[in-house]
Amino acid sequence: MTNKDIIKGFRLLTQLMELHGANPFKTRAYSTAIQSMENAGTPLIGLNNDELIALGFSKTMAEKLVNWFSSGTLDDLEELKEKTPEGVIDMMGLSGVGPKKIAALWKELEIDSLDKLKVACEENKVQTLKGFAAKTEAKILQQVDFLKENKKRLHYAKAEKFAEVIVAFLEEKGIKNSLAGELSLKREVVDTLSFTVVAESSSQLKTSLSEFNQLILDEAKSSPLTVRGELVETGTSVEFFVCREEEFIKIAFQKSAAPEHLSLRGSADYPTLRDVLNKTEYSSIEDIYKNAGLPVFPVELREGEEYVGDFIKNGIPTLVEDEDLKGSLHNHSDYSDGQNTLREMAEYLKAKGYEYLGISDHSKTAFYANGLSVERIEQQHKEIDALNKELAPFKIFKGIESDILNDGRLDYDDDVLATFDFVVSSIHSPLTMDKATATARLIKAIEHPATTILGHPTGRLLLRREGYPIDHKAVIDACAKHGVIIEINSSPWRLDLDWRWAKYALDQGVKLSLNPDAHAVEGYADMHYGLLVGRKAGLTKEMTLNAMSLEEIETYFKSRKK
DNA sequence: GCCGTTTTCGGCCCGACTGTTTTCAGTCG
Repeated sequence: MTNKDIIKGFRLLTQLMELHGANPFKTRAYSTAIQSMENAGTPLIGLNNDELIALGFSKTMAEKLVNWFSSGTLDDLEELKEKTPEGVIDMMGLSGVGPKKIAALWKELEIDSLDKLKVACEENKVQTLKGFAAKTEAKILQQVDFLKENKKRLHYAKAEKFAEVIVAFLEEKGIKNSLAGELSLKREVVDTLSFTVVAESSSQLKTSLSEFNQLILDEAKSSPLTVRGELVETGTSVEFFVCREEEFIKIAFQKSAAPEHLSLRGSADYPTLRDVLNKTEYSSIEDIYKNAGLPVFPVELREGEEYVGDFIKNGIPTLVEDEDLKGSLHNHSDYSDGQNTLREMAEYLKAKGYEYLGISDHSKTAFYANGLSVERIEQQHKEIDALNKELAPFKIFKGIESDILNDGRLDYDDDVLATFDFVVSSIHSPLTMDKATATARLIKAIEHPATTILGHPTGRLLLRREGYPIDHKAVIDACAKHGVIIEINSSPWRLDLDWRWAKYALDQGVKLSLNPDAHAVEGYADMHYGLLVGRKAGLTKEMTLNAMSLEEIETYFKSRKK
């Protein structure tokens, strides 16, 4: 049981307490315990009473935790779960609908599932409740549809984990295979896990797969050349395209690309990729592309986006690789809401062979994330200076993730902003804005001379919430004009800037930074996911900010401050 | 549930924003 699991359990517990009308001060005591968990900085499992109390837990909370660790159940939670239908717990995932509103829906309209909630909204029954009106009802309906639609979909990072397990099973069975569809294309969200596999027949494959207990096969959805099913754990669709050994290269290629990609050809003198594939067998992917008069597209680029035409015309750039990344920018320490100390964040990255760390804790307005006061900035800068002496030639850059305030201003006075090596400017709240407001707010921040990097441009959380709408062109153009770099926030939940806009940014000469937004040392690894989507837009080493060497980026940051 | 005593009980308490109201409750970062 990780700290994350423990926090999750306590979060659900506080929500259920609120739902069942517990004394709010009692609920607060549990919330305080969650705070202590987040700040613990060490695995809690197995700690005894005294050790927990030393970490700031109260006597009662320490006791509850110790009991949980030894018995395996959190009694308070089990008790409340018993009293709450599962569907009501599902409903708690709706944003903008808290425990009070859930209680009203449940107790007064007897709604205890997302399905029933959807029907009640459609029948306009929800707006009859006190405290609800047409606008709230519409918002709830939109949310329910969003949740239902996304329930079986996975973030790429999670899909990749499942894919690894499936591939390991196939390998163990000696079944030749290749990733296909959204997995091979590294799409940010995956609806279906697709694989091309070699088998004598689909029935032979089914026999093998029947031993795989994480998958339920679906006969009705399967066809002679495709075996379909779903993951037991999430209900996500899985499909296997069956082919013979001699067709493997051709079919694996065909299934790796977006359908629109197969309509490409070098010029009118050539057949399309689709026509090429229909003709004969091929011994290599190079051969397939050559026959269509095309350069070889790396797998991430096998999309049908309009800009793919540029790659045909101008050639395909050498895409950035994980090994090209020399440092990591936009990271949090326990000065704000990170899990690890500044030293831990730095030493870990140094040990991994990187040259520099950009630390950018939250700014003062983000008090929910323990944002930094001017005094604490000074304190952090002193610590950075000391660590830099100790860890040289590794270097920590002084940064901040400055909130972009409602009116587009940054979160500190100019003289404070001037003390940083770099500033990541991001919007955190409020997030509800129309396109014109959001765009103007961003552009004002981009125009501020202190802004080095624009953070997560739309604020989206994939599968959880849509970002605020922005005029991408206007925002990117403003970055180009003011020399501001845009991050691809590499958290699998964000991947924001979206890759569909990254090519436009690159064409305007705007560099991108693959920023993990790490809140713990494990978070650095997310840079890989930003890199994958960056590659989908043709991102090169030269256009990646954190592919600069220490010397280069040091010079760059200095030049920006003039 | 926590805290601190005028010590075992009563008060504790983020603030901005939204959508619902007609002065405020609920939600959220």
